Amino acid sequence: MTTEHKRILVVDDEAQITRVLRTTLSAQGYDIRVANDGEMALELMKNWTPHVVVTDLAMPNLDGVELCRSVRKMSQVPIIVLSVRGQDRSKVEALDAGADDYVTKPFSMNELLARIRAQLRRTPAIEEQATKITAGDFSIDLDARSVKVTGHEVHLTPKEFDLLVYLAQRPGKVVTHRTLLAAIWGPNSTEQPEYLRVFVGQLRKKIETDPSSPKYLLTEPWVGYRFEPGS
Amino acid sequence: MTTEHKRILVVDDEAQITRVLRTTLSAQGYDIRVANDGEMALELMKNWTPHVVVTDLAMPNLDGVELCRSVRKMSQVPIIVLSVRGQDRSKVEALDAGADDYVTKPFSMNELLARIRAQLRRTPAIEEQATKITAGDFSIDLDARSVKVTGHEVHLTPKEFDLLVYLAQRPGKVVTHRTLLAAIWGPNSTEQPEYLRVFVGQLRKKIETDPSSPKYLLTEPWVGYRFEPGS
DNA sequence: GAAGCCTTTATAAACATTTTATGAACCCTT
DNA sequence: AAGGGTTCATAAAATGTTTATAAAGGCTTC
Repeated sequence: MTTEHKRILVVDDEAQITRVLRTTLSAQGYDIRVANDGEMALELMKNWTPHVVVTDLAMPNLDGVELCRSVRKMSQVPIIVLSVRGQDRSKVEALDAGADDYVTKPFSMNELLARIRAQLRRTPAIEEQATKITAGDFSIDLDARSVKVTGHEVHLTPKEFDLLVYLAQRPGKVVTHRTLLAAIWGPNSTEQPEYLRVFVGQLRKKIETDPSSPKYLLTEPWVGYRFEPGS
Repeated sequence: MTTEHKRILVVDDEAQITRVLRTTLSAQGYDIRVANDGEMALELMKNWTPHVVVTDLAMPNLDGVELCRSVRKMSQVPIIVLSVRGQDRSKVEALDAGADDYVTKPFSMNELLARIRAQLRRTPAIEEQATKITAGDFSIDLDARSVKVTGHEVHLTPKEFDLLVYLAQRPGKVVTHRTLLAAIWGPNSTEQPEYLRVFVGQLRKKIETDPSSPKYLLTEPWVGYRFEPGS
């Protein structure tokens, strides 16, 4: 295997920033190219495919959000956006448009380097397809689509099953309504939290000993739900 | 490991002050450079990156507030401003512009030394994984939205959680009311300090051992709040 | 066309936030 | 050192939002 350097595309219109980034990232052994706006970045990417893109949000011609959208049409390359404090809205827009991570300006170079390493690390992260989940009182067979709670088999409808699996794959973590809706009902249903409530209720009736005081499928008010597999 | 001295940049136009600071700080083993105004300070920082900046507010050419703003465009270095009693307005402006702490003139050298040590202590708080914050008695998981204080889990509502996270990401730093309000309630709520008081009170009830004499979430009268993660 | 599943609607209860009010603490003047 | 004015902490009421749940209607599948 050749020890080829990882390629990073830096997109920013402020010379002050690009200069610092070019110097520091080159010193770290990365192969750097700089574009001064989104259009230039897209042009560059036709002949040179970077491993990571680091882009500012506010730019002439084609801003960071639009750049994310355009890049996503042709590539899965990780994108890290640089956002100014208070620019929360475009930050979220950029993430929705396909960005993978963000760093708030002013940022320490160490932080940016850490984020870049993190993105490079996860690139070859091809998900192991686990066919069985066993956690606490739960035993879920993704192939057979069967669920056992404390050894007892329960029958779930397709959406109920998907919901439980999604949560069970992230035990202890709060999953927001939007995320759950996008994952189970698709990205066009993120504004229908009622679906979620109905199905959480039905799931509880099937998996909880006492559905009125759940111990597995917990509500995180105003935020989402959390799955605790039990002892 | 080399026992390199920590570098401190002192910015003040009064020779009387800079002389004292240079002498005392050098005697403490710090590496000192002095600039007589903001422009000189910025020039110096191009080739010499200090670990802490100590700056006066009133200065010719480029005053302390502007200096904070300029420094923040390129660096996260902790800034301590020296403010004269009664100069409250510029003090708060400086904090909003990116300063981390302030000392009121006339000040005791011991106090300044303590503040400098505090800022140096918190510098290496750069999070590799932005998903977890561990500091002192606190352990915050941004993904799971869970908070533990001295190993004890506490439940926080969304605004309480956001508030704590914002402060915990800037331990030891004075955050002004306006900044906090803009960050948690949005830029249209910067004139409602009541929100802040109510939620700070609720947070204290949940995280402090003795909410009436807080040790983590400290009031900085007339200015804002400061979070100290504890031992 | 019957059964099962999903979507939609409606409503009461739970919950979080905002607003208001009050006394205490604090800073700055005189 | 005292008083006026401001800010802080706190409780409690008012407001607004979200949640749980039942139930009805529509769709798909066999």
